[in-house]
Amino acid sequence: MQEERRLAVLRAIVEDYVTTEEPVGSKALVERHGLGVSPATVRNDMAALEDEGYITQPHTSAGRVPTDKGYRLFVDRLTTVKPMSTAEKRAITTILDGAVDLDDVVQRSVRLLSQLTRQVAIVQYPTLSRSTVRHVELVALAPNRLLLVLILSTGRVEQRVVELGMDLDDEALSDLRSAVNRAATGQLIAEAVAALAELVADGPVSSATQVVVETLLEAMSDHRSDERIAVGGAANLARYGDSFDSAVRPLLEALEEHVVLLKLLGEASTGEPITVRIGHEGPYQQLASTSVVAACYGPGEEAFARLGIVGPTRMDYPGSIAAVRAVARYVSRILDEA
Amino acid sequence: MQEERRLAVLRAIVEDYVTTEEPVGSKALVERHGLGVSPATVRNDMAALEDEGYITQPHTSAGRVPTDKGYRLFVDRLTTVKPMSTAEKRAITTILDGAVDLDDVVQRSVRLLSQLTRQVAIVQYPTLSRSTVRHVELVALAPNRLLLVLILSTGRVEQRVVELGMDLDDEALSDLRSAVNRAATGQLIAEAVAALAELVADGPVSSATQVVVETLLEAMSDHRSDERIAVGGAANLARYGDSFDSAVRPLLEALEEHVVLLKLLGEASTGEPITVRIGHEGPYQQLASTSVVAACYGPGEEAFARLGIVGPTRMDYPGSIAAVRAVARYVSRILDEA
DNA sequence: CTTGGCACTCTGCCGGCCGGAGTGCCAAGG
DNA sequence: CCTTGGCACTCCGGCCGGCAGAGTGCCAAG
Repeated sequence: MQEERRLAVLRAIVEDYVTTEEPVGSKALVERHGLGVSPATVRNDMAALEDEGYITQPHTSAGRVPTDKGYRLFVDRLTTVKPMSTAEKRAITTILDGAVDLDDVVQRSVRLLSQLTRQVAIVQYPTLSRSTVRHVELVALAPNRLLLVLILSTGRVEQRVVELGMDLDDEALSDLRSAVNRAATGQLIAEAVAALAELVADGPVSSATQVVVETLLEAMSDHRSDERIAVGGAANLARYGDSFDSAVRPLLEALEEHVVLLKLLGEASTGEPITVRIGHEGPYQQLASTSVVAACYGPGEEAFARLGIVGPTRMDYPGSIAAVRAVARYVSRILDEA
Repeated sequence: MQEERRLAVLRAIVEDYVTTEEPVGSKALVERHGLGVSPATVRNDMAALEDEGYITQPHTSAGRVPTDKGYRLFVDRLTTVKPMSTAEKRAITTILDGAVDLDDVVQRSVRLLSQLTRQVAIVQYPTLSRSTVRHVELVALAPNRLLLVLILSTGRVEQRVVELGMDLDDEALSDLRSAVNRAATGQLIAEAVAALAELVADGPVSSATQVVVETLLEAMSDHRSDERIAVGGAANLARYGDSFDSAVRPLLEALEEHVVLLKLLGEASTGEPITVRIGHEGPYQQLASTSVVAACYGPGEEAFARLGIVGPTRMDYPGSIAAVRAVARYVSRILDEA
């Protein structure tokens, strides 16, 4: 079947281009891969592939380079799962098992991902919205000042200092503490917000209760932590010094814009375990020559948040996909246990 | 005085080179700066400055470029304090006043510094060692599982989940909680460590107490947070696309190595309010063409931690110094209030 | 000590040339 | 109908020489 061979040619082009970083010609192709045909035949196939838009040539009579459409076909139909090496698996378990808290898990994941893929890694902190309230603690710093600590099931801790505008004795404090915990503990954030709002709406309450509940509500609906992400591995961009203007500069600029990164990660959250966005498929003109490989993670079947890597379209997709998936799975398992 | 004029020439060279990024010649110099002498005179001065090692020429008969020694003289003797514009002052106050907790302060500072200086900014998290224990909270997740929350005066919160290996009823839990707090609250970390150690050494204690105290000790002596830093503004490196290999690549690589960054910040912590390291003055060969401007910050007179910026030797020193100092002061004031 | 003049040097740029790599097409063969 | 060898063609990248411009160093005069 010539159709089959064409796909083989496309795959060979992608693989070669990814490693050599140079347009690949028909002769080099038949030499490096054992396709048992002549360069001329490959040229015909290449012409066909070019007509269909899968590859292109930078200049007349240079080698061919995959287009975004070509990469897309490659990842959709030509990618065989590349299992992680045992060394890589060991790296994942040893690095992640050492984590002491949520922050640590996230930070280690970023480092791990960027090392495994040699690309820029992004890990989103678990969102508040799906987590439940584990505990609310009130600590008296002074008679009229409290430290509020809000502990969530995902391991996030939010803290606020509040001025009460009145003094509170120990008994009142402990009453307030248990009232608040009765309303909030064990509930989803949204439920806790409702219950706390009810608490102050129900009847006349002290100004202390008032301000404490208000601050809690604000801390809960504060979506800052929804938007929090960790980024790492920017040093890997140094490898792409050649295509500085086309690939490195825009990506470097995007890395500062956490909102943009979140959108990149979040896009196409169709139930797929792994999503791959290639080049111009995204909304950002600037990032037309970068790709994103992302996955959801979270305890159990829940998808709390996302993690992934960003790199030039010319990247090792099978390797990146395998690494992202493996890390996402392992992080999920860790969160499961906690 | 010809000596005075020579310094003026050096200053002019530095200023011009920083803005134009190109070697500066004698003619352009007298035109742009109002030194009332002829190019020939300036050439003589330049020859002298070159003999003394303050400037150099990239090629015979190109303009002159400052050496590290030249920059050093510039910052030590020729820099007049450049006051912040009111817009900049306002930016500092509005951005930093919005911070809700310590993490937020640090992150906002990084963003602010990198925006003000258009360089890469680094902020070290306050160290544990000088802070005191504000409160220890124990939350029962299950009869045999506790969540430990360690709250420090700097606003840091450390949390750990512990398996007790036995069940604990409410009363025992509250006893344990008050015992631990009696020992630790209000103490410096080092003192708290000693007091807690004594607590278990003093007599036979339950396995629950044992494991809780051990975990607390570990969390306190865990110097992970000593080494924590926040980095931002890497996008500013994009401006230096030309000198990619000499300046951007090594810096990009160093940014991942937080240990290296810490050392850069920490170096030369001689009581000076602001330290400036220029080019090869540091221990890292790779970073021979980058400079660091750093300052200490912390509540009151205490220097808890450091913050600063990193950039190419060819940077705007007066501006950077002013920005770093202003941010350090304001952050200190905020920590003072908290 | 300063200044104008002058010869010198080096870089950066432009245009032309050439070799190499790779293609597209064609005609022959299975 | 597909494959293959041959061949002419195109285009990039590197190399060379010449040229203008910028800047210097030196010298002699003020």
